[in-house]
Amino acid sequence: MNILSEVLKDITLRLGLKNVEETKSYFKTQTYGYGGDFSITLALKESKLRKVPLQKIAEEIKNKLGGSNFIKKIEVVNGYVNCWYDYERITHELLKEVDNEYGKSHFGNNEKIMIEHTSVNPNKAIHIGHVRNSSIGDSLSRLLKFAGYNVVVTNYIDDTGAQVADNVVGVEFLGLPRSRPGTKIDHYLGDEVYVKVNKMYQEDPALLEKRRLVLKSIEEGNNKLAFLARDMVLEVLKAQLETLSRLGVFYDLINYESHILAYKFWATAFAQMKTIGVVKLETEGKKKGCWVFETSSPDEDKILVRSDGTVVYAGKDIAYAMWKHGLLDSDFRYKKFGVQKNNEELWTTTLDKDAEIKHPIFNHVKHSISIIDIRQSYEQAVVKEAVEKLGKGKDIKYVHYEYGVVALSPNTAKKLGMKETEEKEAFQMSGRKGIYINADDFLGKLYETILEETKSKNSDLTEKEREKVAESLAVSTLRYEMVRTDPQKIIVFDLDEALKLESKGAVYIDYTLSRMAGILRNAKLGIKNNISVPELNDSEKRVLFNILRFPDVVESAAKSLDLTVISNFLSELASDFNGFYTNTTVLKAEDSVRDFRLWLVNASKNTLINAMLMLGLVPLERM
RNA sequence: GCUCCUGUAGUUUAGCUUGGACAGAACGUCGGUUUCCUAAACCGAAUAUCCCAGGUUCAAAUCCUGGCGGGGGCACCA
Repeated sequence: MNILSEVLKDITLRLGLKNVEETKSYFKTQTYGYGGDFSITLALKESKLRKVPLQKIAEEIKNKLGGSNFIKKIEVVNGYVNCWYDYERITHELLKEVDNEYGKSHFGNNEKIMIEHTSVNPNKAIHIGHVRNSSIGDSLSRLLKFAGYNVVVTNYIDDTGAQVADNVVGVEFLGLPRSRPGTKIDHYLGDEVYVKVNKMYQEDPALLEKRRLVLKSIEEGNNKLAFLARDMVLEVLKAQLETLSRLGVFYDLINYESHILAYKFWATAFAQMKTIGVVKLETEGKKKGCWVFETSSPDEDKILVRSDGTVVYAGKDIAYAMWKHGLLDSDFRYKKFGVQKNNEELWTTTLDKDAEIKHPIFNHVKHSISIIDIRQSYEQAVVKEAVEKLGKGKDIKYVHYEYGVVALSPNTAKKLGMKETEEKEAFQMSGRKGIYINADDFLGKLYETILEETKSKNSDLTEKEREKVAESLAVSTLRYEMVRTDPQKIIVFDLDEALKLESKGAVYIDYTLSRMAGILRNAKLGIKNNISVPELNDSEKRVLFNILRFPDVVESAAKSLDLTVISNFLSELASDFNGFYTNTTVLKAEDSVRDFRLWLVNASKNTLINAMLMLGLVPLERM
């Protein structure tokens, strides 16, 4: 039973409101110093509508709510109807509810939903901007799984682009070494080859001819340059996945852009678009000879096929989106890529003949979410419009989940060798220019900082345990910072600030968990089934309040795809638990009270861990 | 030029969807708490023209209009 939703249903009924949604709009939990666990603001609206004095309506509402199941006390102040929960009664219910599955719901009805995230060019190492993408995507997929969806996660690899070609140019035509022993391949190729080649293009534009040659060879396939490109892509991809795995980010399927072409998905998609007439061939003007997609605003028609007959990026993206939603007649072939650290199989599309006959059905979803940064909004709007038109009548929803980039503070940009750092407030990272913060490097720095800190905390951990703590906290800190703020806002990253380890971040949350675990460890007693509920103090009530609302928090986060709902919840639960911890003794309380408090600690722990896992934070029971 | 996003304490921010009670935190600053389950914690103090101006409303950080500041997008690039 979801107690909060029972309370809402009851109030809806008693006040004669349309539905729970309406009730929620009058339901405020911010009560400042006026007391109460929540208040109902209905009287403020009604008073105006019915032209009846505020106080009178509020009293009426108070009377209607009298005797509600989980409500103990009601007071009217300034037209607000403030309610106090009957925590003793609620606790009796929660005793049955809270186990280590607490908060999981069937909200998603097991509906299949596809999330695409990461999708980094396979020619360089992951930087912190990419980490924002992967953290959002992975957390979202964890959240939706927890909320009862059947989630398929894909990572789309652009293996036919200029960036990959640049590395091939460097190795094949400029004599740069293919790798450097002791350096991770994605770091080497991204930091050195890619940057160097782009510098050389500027000095000698004739070199760009080589890139065109490589791109053409890759597209034709089955030749030396194409094989070299394919091998380098795979090596870099594996190196990137190592970083992501360290961050606790996993996938179900790797898709290659080249396969969209090889399987002629683009040709099929193009034919279908011609049939329903959403593309037309321009016969005059600037776009003469191009096939354009007619968007809802006429002057913004988007070129999909160039006058030389080649397809632009958006075209391939539309074909990919059609595959996702099952709008193409054919499918890829698949093979296993390997088992990931979470013990789940990762699959990949393949051109090989040795593809697996039996494989999961990845696509045919009604609902897909693509995590792609805000700079591609226009492109994505075209893809969305196209795929939803093509799937007309099939209830298809294509969501572009956009987020702001991670930019560098002037200070950090300067450190990385960027000139002219005076004028702007934030600087976009540039892989091409070599101005960015590598995820591996930054995690390493975080790790060192935290390890140092761990030593000074005179805990009785062994060296090995300390290293595990530092690693877990480094990962948790980075991931938490990436999802705790409004995704629309850019993150201005300052290296020095980031290493200062703000309190109330992931470290604070893990520390709180360690305190919970510590109590339970020291108790050496199991959690009893038969617990009598004593009179509760305020800090116990506050902790209960958080536990009580957790299922609703999960549901509203899932409904609005809003991860900050979870991060705010984590921070509040942790803070309230620390309040409880400092002013309420558990182990030294008298027996019956102790049993109840042990249950409360355990319930808090289950709730905290489940919320942490949704955001990919690593739970630590000792630190 | 057209267009999208954004603007809340010194700093990072919650609240804006659905207008309502003194705008909620955290960092930093200052002061306090350790014979007691981990002080990576807790408690207290100071700190906010909610970018500006108009409008709607009994009521605006929240909705509308206009400005200003910041960021992005507007390719036969990916």
